[in-house]
Amino acid sequence: MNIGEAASRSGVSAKMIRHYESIGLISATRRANGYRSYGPKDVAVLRFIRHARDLAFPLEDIRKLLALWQDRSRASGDVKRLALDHVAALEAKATSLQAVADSLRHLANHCQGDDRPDCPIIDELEGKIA
Amino acid sequence: MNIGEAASRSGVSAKMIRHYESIGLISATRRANGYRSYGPKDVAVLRFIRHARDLAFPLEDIRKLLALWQDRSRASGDVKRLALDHVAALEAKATSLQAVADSLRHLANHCQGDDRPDCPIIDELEGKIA
DNA sequence: GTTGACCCTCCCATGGTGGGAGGCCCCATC
DNA sequence: GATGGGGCCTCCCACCATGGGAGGGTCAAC
Repeated sequence: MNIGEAASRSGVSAKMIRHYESIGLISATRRANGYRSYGPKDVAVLRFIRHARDLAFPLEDIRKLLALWQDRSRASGDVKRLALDHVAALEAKATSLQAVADSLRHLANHCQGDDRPDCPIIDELEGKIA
Repeated sequence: MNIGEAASRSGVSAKMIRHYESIGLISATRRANGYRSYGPKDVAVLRFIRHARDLAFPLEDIRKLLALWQDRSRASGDVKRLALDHVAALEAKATSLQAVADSLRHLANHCQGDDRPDCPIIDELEGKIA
């Protein structure tokens, strides 16, 4: 099948399929006319990638996950370690964003939010407080 | 003062100061030799920007915040609205990241993590389950 | 008068994705 | 057999914010 059909079957855009090929994450055979040609296995790989992206794995992790997937003698411990490292990174980012949101919400709670100019948010940014 | 001193006094890198100027967020006067010249007010502006960045405001929001800051007749409601919108965006992202982390952690909890290849994480990515 | 620290501009990279231009290919329909 | 439309190709640009570095000018101190 051509790239368009592989895209719609896998849920990965044609644009991204070409990009993944350009960074060596996947490969494709070419027809005589230069068109990329894909089979069911390629679609399975693309779906794997999409699911991993849904779990926010960075592409470099996905590269390793693909290798582990295709390694019949893999140790599940390697997969788990990769996953837990990623979970830790996600949680660190989530926690950090939430902390920032909390402190800004705290500031906003003390802002009247009316027509007057006085505003603790501006004061904080200005450095009057912090 | 030159850009280097403005950078160290404000906590904004010289690189970023030049960038902020290039996108029209700030401006700078030039000396005869072409060097940018900054005064205390400029440093205050840079600090304002840095504090806003610490609160993860995007630069386009900061552009508006700077205008509000310098508008003596501003309505604090405008500032508050901007801030609360931003808080909502931050919380949405934090929640989404945490949700992804949770589901991946759940998968990892069911993975033995030993030397055997069987791994529910890989199964999920492969689409065997989902 | 040289050295070293600072400044200048311009380009490139990150990470993942989308948009679009310009051009080729293939099939169907007239 | 010609034409039209949709799909495919490559290559460049954009986002967002930041950092790195090359190649070259400037200034101060020694």
